[in-house]
Amino acid sequence: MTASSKQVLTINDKNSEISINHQKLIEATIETIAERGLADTTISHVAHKAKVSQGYANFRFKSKENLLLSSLQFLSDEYKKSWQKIFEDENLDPIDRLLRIFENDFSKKIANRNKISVWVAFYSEVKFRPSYLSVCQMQDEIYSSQTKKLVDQINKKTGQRSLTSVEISETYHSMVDGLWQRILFDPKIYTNEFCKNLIVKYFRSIYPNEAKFK
Amino acid sequence: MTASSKQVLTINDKNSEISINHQKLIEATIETIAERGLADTTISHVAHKAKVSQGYANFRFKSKENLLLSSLQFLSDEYKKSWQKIFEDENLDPIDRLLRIFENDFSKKIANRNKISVWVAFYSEVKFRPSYLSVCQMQDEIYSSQTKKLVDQINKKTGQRSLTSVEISETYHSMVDGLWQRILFDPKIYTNEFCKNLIVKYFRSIYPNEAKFK
DNA sequence: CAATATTGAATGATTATTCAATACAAAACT
DNA sequence: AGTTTTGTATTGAATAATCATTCAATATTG
Repeated sequence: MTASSKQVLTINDKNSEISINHQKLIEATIETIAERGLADTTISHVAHKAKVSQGYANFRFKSKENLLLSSLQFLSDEYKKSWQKIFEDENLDPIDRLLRIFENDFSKKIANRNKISVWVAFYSEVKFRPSYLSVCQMQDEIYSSQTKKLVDQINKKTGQRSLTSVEISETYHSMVDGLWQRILFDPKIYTNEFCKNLIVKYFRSIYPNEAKFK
Repeated sequence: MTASSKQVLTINDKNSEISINHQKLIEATIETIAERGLADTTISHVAHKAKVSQGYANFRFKSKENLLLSSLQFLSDEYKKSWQKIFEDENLDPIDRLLRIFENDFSKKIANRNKISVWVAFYSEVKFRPSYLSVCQMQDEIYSSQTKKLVDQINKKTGQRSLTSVEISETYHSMVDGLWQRILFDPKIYTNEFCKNLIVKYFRSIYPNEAKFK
């Protein structure tokens, strides 16, 4: 979670997109949003957490807006990489792939309180900031269409006929969004295991003959 | 949606909890949040929309914080009344009651973009504002426990055994939260009818022999 | 000694909040 | 009926606090 704090090697921007301070600031932004909420996240708080000066934080990212956007981008990329790997893994049969997909969606790395706080904070503003929207939207569409295709394969294989692949995949996405939100609110009931269990049972009720959902 | 705009009769606070301006300001707050987002909602915007002076808006509610809280309270009460009526209706058998519950959750009055925007905005801050939390939490618990009881009855009646009432009702709530969020993002796909349809199909897969879910 | 990285104090914009001044309505008094 | 008085409702300009942003000065590195 924490980047190495000593700046032994300072990587220049011209050589590498990501310098140590760049990453430190993004992580500090995510933690600050998780601790104080987006409304209460100031450059000063973030800079303090990242142990750089306020002026530097602004200088480094040109604007607060841009720092926030970069942090969202970072989360978004991290998430995307995690599911892309699963879709690209040729060795998985459809059902295993689906299992892996929702294991990933409720893994500690993805579905923890810090990161969900940040997602929820940005989601609530997405409607009003075109720049946030463009970070999320494309991703979301790819993820949706991939999931739909996957469900199609499973439907074919199992002979499931009462629900379309769009219905199943959109229900799945809605459940994930809703469950993430509830992890935040009511973490006593909504542990990651509890959520995964709900998802398995959902698929079990749709594909009652699939042994892997037992 | 709009209160009568002429202030022909001015009701005093001492006589009636809710004066015209009070309600006008709450409605203006909700609309402003829906239009500009919570982060961009200033007293000045709200006052302008409610056609009162900025100073008055603040005076009337003592603080911006209090105005926001009152608006959340208003939405919360409105929602609560709508589902309470359904739970209290003695003439409904369990399945009909459940049908009514989710019809209500996706009715135009409850699940429209204005109101969902406001819910999402507040949800994202709830974790950091104890006052917001206390407005939502109690409600949520009552709604949850009522739903759970209802599902229990249906499970008994139908002999459904593979899922517990907690699992079904929590899945339902998560789906509603998630679907509301998606109505906001992707209103082309996620119409109220589409959402209701997904919910019906969810229940159909759990209670396959219940004719009312066909 | 450059050249670059980083600081931190000053600036300016935004915005909640306050409050003296004014408008308004109803009651009291010619 | 019209005028004055009184109490309340509402205004809008002034205040003060918070923050993003800037930038000249300083530190660090090579």
